[in-house]
Amino acid sequence: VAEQGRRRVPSRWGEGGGLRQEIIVAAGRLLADSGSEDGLSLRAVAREVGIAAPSIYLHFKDRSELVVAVMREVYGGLAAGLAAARARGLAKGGPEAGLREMAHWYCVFAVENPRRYRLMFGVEQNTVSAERAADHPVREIASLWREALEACASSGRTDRLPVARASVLLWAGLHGVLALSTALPFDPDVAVARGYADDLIAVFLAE
Amino acid sequence: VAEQGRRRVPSRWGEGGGLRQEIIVAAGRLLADSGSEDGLSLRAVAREVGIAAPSIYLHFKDRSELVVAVMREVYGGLAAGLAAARARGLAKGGPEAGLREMAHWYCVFAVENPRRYRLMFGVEQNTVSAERAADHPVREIASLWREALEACASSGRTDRLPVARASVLLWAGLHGVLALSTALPFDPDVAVARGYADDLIAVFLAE
DNA sequence: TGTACATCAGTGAACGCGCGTTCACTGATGTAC
DNA sequence: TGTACATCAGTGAACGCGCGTTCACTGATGTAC
Repeated sequence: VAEQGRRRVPSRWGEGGGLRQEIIVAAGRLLADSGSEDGLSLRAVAREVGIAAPSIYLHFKDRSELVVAVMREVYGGLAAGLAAARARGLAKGGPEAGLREMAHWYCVFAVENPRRYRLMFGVEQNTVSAERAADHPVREIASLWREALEACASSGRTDRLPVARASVLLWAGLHGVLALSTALPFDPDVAVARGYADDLIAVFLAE
Repeated sequence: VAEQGRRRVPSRWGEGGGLRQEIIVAAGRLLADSGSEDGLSLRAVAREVGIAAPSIYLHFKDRSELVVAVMREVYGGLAAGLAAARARGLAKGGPEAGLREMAHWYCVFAVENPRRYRLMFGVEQNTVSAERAADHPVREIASLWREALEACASSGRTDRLPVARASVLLWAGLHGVLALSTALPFDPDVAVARGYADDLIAVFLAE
């Protein structure tokens, strides 16, 4: 429909121009609002971008391919943010500060983007086929936690649990706090979440 | 539609008979399959029960009222199961066994009913209005965890955290492990989940 | 006991909606000669 | 330089679908007399 027949000026020949990226960005915005993969409709995306719905098919085979493309971007953004936060902490105060900074940034991200967060971790990944599970982007995030905790352990701290288990429990604990506080009618306060994050780190780094 | 015009024999006059309950049960089954409140369609419920879709309106004002009724049942079932599991443990081996039994049963419930579990804790409760949040059934479950942990603390164990914070972190940690393992392409193994549950209890009951 | 009638549970058909997707098209951008 | 034509990005109209909900109905169950 596109605003009363106002036709979009076509892109140059070189590979469809930026429309593909515009579609991904708009779809990401809509997905972050709905918080569920089913909540995304191609027609809504087209409305948001200002194009006709069938134009999406020039860049994506079908709905699910668009969803996969968006999810890849979203996970990538979270992983990059976590790595950057940890690097800041490392530079400022060593591995433990790196872990703490990373956990705090994780809390901020989840509280400020609750729907996007739920979309990433609160929903079955049904559009991802079984054979792609091996290189699912979430593995990268699991590795980030493990590295951050390993760095602490090898810098003098000793844990009562193997670091592999401890890193799973630390991430899961954070996720649990954030998921429960954003999904249920509690108060999704970032300061509260960060307090729990500090408690968790204290528990899992206990000498 | 109802199976080629085969008409359901009407209930006795005394308050609509069991159809209301049949509808709730069928809707619960469908919700537990879909794992999202949006996934429930009145027409699907009608098909499942074997009645015409408009018949649902004899017992529920609209779709959201049916959803609320189902959710109430579901939370009630979980709370009852948790309380029963804890009582079994208490009788067998005291408060710590009660807590452990309760945590194990929680893991089994979540792993065996992943969609139902996600429905309860992995999804925004958008159909519940703000003023009903105060007596949201989930508060009862939070209290169960707190009581179970308090009983351990007062029976000789001392925690490094206030029991209120510890009980939130224990529940959240369990929830995190279960939510991540059922939502992501990991292996949702009940033995693995119970192992993590034991680790968490050990950490939060550390002397 | 029988009969007229109110009452209630449940129904079929229809409404308007937004959706994913297909199809034949339009018109600008580039290329061949 | 000019002109015919292939190519590509984007479009409007239409399809069939399942949905929530409304409406006037059907027919059995109960009640009044």
